[in-house]
This record gives sequence, C-alpha cells and structure tokens, in this order.
Amino acid sequence: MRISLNPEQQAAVEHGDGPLLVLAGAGSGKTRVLTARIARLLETGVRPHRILAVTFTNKAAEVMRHRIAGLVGHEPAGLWAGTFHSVCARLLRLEADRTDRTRSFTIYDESDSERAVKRAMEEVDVDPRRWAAAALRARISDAKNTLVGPDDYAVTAFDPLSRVTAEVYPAYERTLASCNAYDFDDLLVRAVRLLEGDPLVCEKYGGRFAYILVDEYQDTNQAQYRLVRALAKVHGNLCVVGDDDQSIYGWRGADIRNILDFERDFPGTTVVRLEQNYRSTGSILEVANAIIARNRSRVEKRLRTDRPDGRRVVVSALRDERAEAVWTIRRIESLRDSYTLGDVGILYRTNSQSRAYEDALRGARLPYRVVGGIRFYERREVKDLLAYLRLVVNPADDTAFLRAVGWPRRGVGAVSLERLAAARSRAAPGTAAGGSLLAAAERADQVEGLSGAAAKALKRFAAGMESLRSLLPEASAVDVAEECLRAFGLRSALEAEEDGEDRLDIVDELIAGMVSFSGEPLEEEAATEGGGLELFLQHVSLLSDVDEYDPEEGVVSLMTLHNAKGMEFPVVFVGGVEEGLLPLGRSAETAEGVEEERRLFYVGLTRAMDRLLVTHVARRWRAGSSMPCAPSSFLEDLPEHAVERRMSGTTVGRPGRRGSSSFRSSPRATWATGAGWSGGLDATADGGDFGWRYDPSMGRIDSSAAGADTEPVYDYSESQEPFELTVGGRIVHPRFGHGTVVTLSGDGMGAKARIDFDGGGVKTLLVAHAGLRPAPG
DNA sequence: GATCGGTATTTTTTT
DNA sequence: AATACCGATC
Repeated sequence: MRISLNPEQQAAVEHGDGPLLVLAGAGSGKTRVLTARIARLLETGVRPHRILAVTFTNKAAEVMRHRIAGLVGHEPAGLWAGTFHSVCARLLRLEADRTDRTRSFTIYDESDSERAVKRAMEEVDVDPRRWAAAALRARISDAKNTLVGPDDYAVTAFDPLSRVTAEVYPAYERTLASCNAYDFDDLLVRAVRLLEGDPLVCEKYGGRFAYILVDEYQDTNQAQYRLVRALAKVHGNLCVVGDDDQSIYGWRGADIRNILDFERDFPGTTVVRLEQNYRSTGSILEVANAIIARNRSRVEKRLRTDRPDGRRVVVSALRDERAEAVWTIRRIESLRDSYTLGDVGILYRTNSQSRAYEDALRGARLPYRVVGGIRFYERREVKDLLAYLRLVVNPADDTAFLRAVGWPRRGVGAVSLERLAAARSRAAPGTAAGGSLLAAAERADQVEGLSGAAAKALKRFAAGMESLRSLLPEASAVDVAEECLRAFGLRSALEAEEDGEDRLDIVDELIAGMVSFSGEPLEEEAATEGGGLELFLQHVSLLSDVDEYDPEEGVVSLMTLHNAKGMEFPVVFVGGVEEGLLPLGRSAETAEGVEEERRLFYVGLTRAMDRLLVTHVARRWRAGSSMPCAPSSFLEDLPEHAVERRMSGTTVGRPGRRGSSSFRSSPRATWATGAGWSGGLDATADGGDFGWRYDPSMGRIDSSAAGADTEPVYDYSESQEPFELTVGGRIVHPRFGHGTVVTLSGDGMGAKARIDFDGGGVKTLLVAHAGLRPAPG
C-alpha cells in the first residue's frame, strides 16, 4: 500500500481494535486516513462485507470506494459504504419481513411528507388555516431525530403547537404506514428500532460488521448515534472522524455532544488529533483560526501548516450584490493566468444569493455550475413522472396517487377525490394496502356520489396503472418509464406546455439517469424485481445535490456554505458576509446560533487552498426590498496583517439618476429604505461611498491599491432601484400599466399601495412584490 | 364540479 | 419569484 502519512495519521490508520476517535481539523487529510484505514483492514485479511463505512454524502462513499480500489487493487465488493440514510434504507429493505412495510416502500421527501401531514391533519380535524402543516412536520421531524415517538411526545407536549403536533403525529404515522412509506427521519428511527428491539437483527448486523467507520461524526444526531452504538455493540471496533469546529447541522438535530462525549460513551477510546493542515496557505489558516477561536464552546486546538503565508486574504466592500458579483467575476478573470475555472468556488449562505453571480457569469460568458438550489428531483416534471413510477412499484402510495391522478388533467377534481377517499376509509378502515386510493379507484363505479365521468376516468387510470405493473417482472426500469410517458400521455401533455421543451429535456435527463443506474451490486439484493425500478426510486430519493457535483467539469462552482463541506478549491470567494446574512437573521439571537454561524463561516474559509476573497455589500435586495447591510461582526476578528481590505473608490452607473430620492419626505412608503435604518446606513445622494461609515481602525484603505480593483461598471437601467412612492405619484406596473397612487399603508414587507390604474380599476398591491416602477417623465 | 386566474404568502441551511 | 390557495367562471 503506497500512501504517505504523518505519524498521527499513521497511528489512526494502524490502530487495532477498540474505539477510536480521530479529531481531524479542516484539511488535515481525514479522507486519506479513512480510506487508508479501510485499505489496511482489507490487507490484514478482513473481508470487505465485514466493514461498514458511513459517509456524509453518497458522493463521498463513491469516492472512497474508488480510492480504496486504487490502494488494494480491486473493488471492495461487499463493503457497505453510504450515508446513514442509504444504509438504513438498505437495512429496512433487507429486513422488510421484520417490519410493517414491504421492501418496495417509498421514501417520502419533505414535500411528500408535508402532504401526508396535511391529510393527517384532516383526519384528526386540525384546522389547516390555523396551523401550518410545514411547522407540524418540522416538529415531528425534530421528535423523530431525537427518537421521540408519538406517545412520548404527547406526554411532554404543553405549549399549543406541541399539543396540536401531539394530535397529528400518530395520525401521520398511520398515514405513512398505510402508504407503505417512510419519511427521511423514519429511515433512521426504524433502523434503530429494528436493531435495538430485535435481538436477531442486532446479532446479525452487529456480528457482521466487525469494523465500523463514521465520517463527519460531529454532524450526527441522536438517532444516528444510537444506530452506531447498536451496531458497534458486538465488536466495539468503532472509528469516528470529525471536527467539532465544523458542526453546522444543529438545526437539523445534529448534536455536537456526540463527538464531545465520545470518549465517555465508549470507554477505552484511543484519541488521535490531526492538526496539521495540508490544504491552505499560512494567511488563510491564520484568518480561519482567528475566526473560530472566538467560539467559546469548542475543544481548544490550533491548525498548523507548513505552506508559506501566500497572498493575503482579501476582504472587499462593494455597493450591492450586483457589484459584488461583477467584482468577483473580474477577479476570476484576472486569475485565469494561474488558475482554471474549475479551481474556483463561490460560496454563500443562502441559495438565493446565487442569482446575482449567475447573471454576472452569464454576462461574462463564463461556464459555471450551481450545486443545489432547485433540486433536480424536486422539479415538477420529475416529481410527476416519479409519482407514476412510485405508484407502479408501490400501489399503496396515496401521495403518489394524488399527484399522478391530478396531472395531466383528466376530469377528476378535488371533490371526486374526496369522495373516493371517503369510500376507501369506509371500506377498509385503518388497514394497509387494500385500502389504498388506487385500489378504490379500481372500484370507482361502486363509489357513491361519484359522477359517471369521474368514475370512468378513475377506472381508466387504475387500469393503466395495472397494465404498467404487469410489465414489471420483465421490463427494465427505462422501458416502464417510457411506456408510462406514452400510455398516460405525459409526453404530449408536457409538449403542450409553455416551456414544455425544457421540461421534456429534464425528463429525458431523468431517463438517462435510469439507464446509467446500475443499482448497488450487492449479492443480498441481486434478485430484485422490476428491472431495478424500486431500487432506482429509493436511490434517487436519497440523492443530494452534492452527489451530482462533478469536480472534473472545469467550470466555476457555486454553492451554499453547507454544501461546500468536505470540498476544497484553490480559489474561494465567500460572498455576502454581512450582519443578518452571515450570521443569518434569527440565528444571531442566541449565543449557540452565532457560534454555529461562525463555524459555517469557518468551514467556508477553510475550503480555500491558495486564494481566499471575502466580500460584503452595503445594500442588498432581500425578500423583495433593498436593505442596507453592515459588514458582518465576524469581520472584526480578522488578524489585520493577514488581510488586505479593499473598497471601491468611485461610483458607477449614472450619478445623475442615482440617489434621486431622499427618503425623508412624507408621506412615503418606508419599504424602500428598509425598516430601522437611517442616517449613516442609507444610500447617500452623492455617490462616492457606501453609506455605512468606514472605520479606519478596521483596516487601511490604500487608494493606490484600490486602483487595481477596477471598478465594476454596470447598467442600472434594468434593475429595480428603490424609488419614492408618494400619494398622487405616477407609477407603472408590469401587468396593469400606468396608474396613480391613491393611498399608502403599512411599512416594510407589509407596505401596501392602493393604485388607480389608467386602464380602469383600483387595486391594492403589496409594494415589495408588485414590481412598481416610477412612470417615465 | 372542474378549471382558470388572481391574490396572498413566503426565503435558511438539507438527508 | 414562485407557489399555494381561493373565488369566480365555464
């Protein structure tokens, strides 16, 4: 095995039996250690199927397999490597006989799950107008992540929302069971229940996995902890790798105590600390260290690097997000002598920030790829087709039935479906498969109150499904999908749509994905029916955005800070480092919240190998209005000698037009300036600076150096500049045309304008979203 | 009773 | 900016 390791890494790789905790700082080569350790186990004669490796993404598992193959010379066939969720799904599939679901279960994503919650709410008569299904779903998810079942939950539910949740929770569980479905959280919960509650299963898998390795352990939640504990009970050879400074999923139930308490939970633990960083330059590391050192609840450590200091970390102040994006793209272009586009990563806190960068990248004709955002498998057309396929595989899946039956339009509306559901629950109260909506649709002619047309359409739909299902034993997944597109007229329905061509392309992409999906070649699952369709469906349900990411593509990468975890780029831009955005909004209210945001910033900084450029802006469009933005408080902690502060010296655009409103006259709508800010934070009338006052103690403004930052020039004519709305003022609305403002009320997001349109009609519009512009002239 | 169009509401991060 | 929900129309 040829792989060079430092002494600490060596110790982790060669550690024999017993629990092992590897505290691996950013860029300290933990992936290297994990793969080397597995390779070494294999070389010492451990059979691959006795090893379980849990990674944070499917991609990471894939990469790991590949590298192990490179080290030991062959594919580690039989090795279990995957995310917690996919490992649990496999377990539940293999042991389906010991559960109340079949192996063809459906995995519900968040939106499926929310629909199911809504139906559960109806069942127990909870007012959907008073309680948001999304909030209840989130509560239930929290409960599941801490392994709190419906009964336990009810006992501790005191506040109103909890009380309602306690009512809906059990109904939701019944709904999932009758649909033969699990939600994301169930995969963990049910696997834990199986392992802890069924001695045979515990023995089987506990005995099987002689070695268990878990990556990114700092982001495990209670359920995942219990899963690991149950599996490691027999052999005790558990190796976890993580870094408490990179724990960024607290909001999703991750419990940082899992890693902090590991030694206590697993007595006899050997601890290995990896503090040598091989990724970043001295300056980058110094900045990152200074940031994270401000956190109070952490294990004290300090990463070192042997790399030279390199270039200083650039912190640049820009006017707004367009200027930020243009500046960033300029910088990328100037770096192209030394780096390729694939070397560049642009990171940000929220997905919506990608837009400005995308516009600028398109304008500069630079190829790029956004990781995340609107997920491929959450696109409407994809979900629609998948709903049909899910229903073929799992006839009990009512969520899929409702989705599929609703599109394309077939003359079956809400009322008919309600009647169908009523008939179903009378026929087979509380039972599983037999009581599915699809089964009811087959007998639609016997359903009372259903119109002839609706009954006919439902029967037709059910018959179509049946004939599709009859293909299953022989046909491949792709054949079934193609036949589905044809038989139900999905393809022609898409063609008829406005942007149907794009949507068809997407569907074809999905089909292409099916072709290349080989499933997991595990002998245990070799005998799968349906040409692997059910495996494919379960597989895609668990794919994440990052799994689609291809580092070889050679284009600029854009992604959220969360998605950037585990990645590295020679050149990293972190955008939007402003108070309210990073740290983000409400999370800044608690100390723990701020610390998690700071860790997130730290994760972003430590992705950089050679060059790190941080930007913040003075104004940003957020949720429909332009908000003044102060630099993030995190930027106060930078070691100035490792930093180069930049500020653009001159203004751009057309000075005559800009700043034409003072925001001081009355009456006015206050939305344009954002609530709560005034004076120094407002855009000033005479261009020249950014409104907020620059504190010289925060850094030097080197005007000669600033010249190197060529000022971005862009045209504001198309952008929605804030303007003053006054009673009696003339405006243009994108759809209704010209009009006169009659009254103004409310402020901030709630600001409303009553407008008398020339074309006739008086309308009250929400200013923030109406897209009003001043009438020219 | 289905469908269409307008209005209200909403944006944190994700398996 | 996009989606969900609601009321009006066909």
